[in-house]
Amino acid sequence: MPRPYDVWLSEVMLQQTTVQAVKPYFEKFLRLWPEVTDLARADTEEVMKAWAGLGYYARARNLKKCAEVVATQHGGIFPDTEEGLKTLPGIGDYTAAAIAAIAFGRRSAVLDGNIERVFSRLYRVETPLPAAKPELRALVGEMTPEERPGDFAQGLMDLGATICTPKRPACALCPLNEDCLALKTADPETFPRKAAKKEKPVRVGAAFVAIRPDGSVLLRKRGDTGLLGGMTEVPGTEWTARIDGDTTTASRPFDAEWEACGAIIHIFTHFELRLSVYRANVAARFERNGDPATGNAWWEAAETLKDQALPTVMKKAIAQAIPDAFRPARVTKPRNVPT
DNA sequence: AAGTCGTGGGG
DNA sequence: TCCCCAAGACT
Repeated sequence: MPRPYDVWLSEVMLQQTTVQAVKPYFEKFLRLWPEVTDLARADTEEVMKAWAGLGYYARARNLKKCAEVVATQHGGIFPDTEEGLKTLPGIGDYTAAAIAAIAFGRRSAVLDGNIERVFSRLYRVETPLPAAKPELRALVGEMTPEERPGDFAQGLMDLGATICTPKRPACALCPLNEDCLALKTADPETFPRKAAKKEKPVRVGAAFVAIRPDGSVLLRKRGDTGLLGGMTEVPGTEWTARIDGDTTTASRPFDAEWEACGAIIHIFTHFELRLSVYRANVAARFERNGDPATGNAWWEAAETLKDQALPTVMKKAIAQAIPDAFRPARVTKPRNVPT
């Protein structure tokens, strides 16, 4: 059976995230911190840098906290029961059951989005999500075998990911097609039932990219709770419900020759952000380190910008102001040499 | 209980 | 282009 540390790390990364997106991050984390005790000792800022781009940053904060608890209160050994695992930060119903089954062979009822879909179709569950979860978990619990419960769970998840897909499920290939109640009524795609979702509001704001002659950029750190908590950003305004007219003038972090360089649109889970981007070239001696107006900011060299804990929306804003900020270093070799 | 919390890819 | 959503947790 796989190491609990590997299972935990991958399951947390896979929360609401595709396997493809997780792969490089999983490998990077194992390379940087091979054991849970390594992660427990790591600098939180380094963990946030390594997580940057993967999203849902509370996961990274909880990952670090969880590693510390396991290291200091459990002697570096993960609890081997579902209940014990659930007490740890960032481990909820699904992740606790998954680790218990996959890493410890426990007969726990694993219920994720894939298995919700498979079982809501198999039993034609009319209750909409998320209200149907207890019912679905009970059905999964009945079917979960004593032997290899981890493989059972992973098999169901693979079935949901490849055959019993949200749209156009490949029912002809499904090993459960003889028993599927939703297939009998020819409408498997309409399951699981779920409540209608509301539309996304628009928020607007401005971001300010200050550049010294050496190419360094002014950055600052966000508070460690809420949206993009603990991550790095360029100075900017609050993001508010759309207001007509320009509100950025009074919100500029400091006086400079700010030049508008367009806007970016970024879609978060529950709102759309329209961020106006401004750029200013400032003098080399320009000092804003620790300035309250810019929120404990610092100057970051151009070469190390890509290694910061910058969420994707901030990389997009900086790239809007400095188009090649995150491109690979210039190759000095002439490009027009025939080969 | 319903809202908050990212991002990138696919249909 | 737009909409959906992906191995959810926390408040």
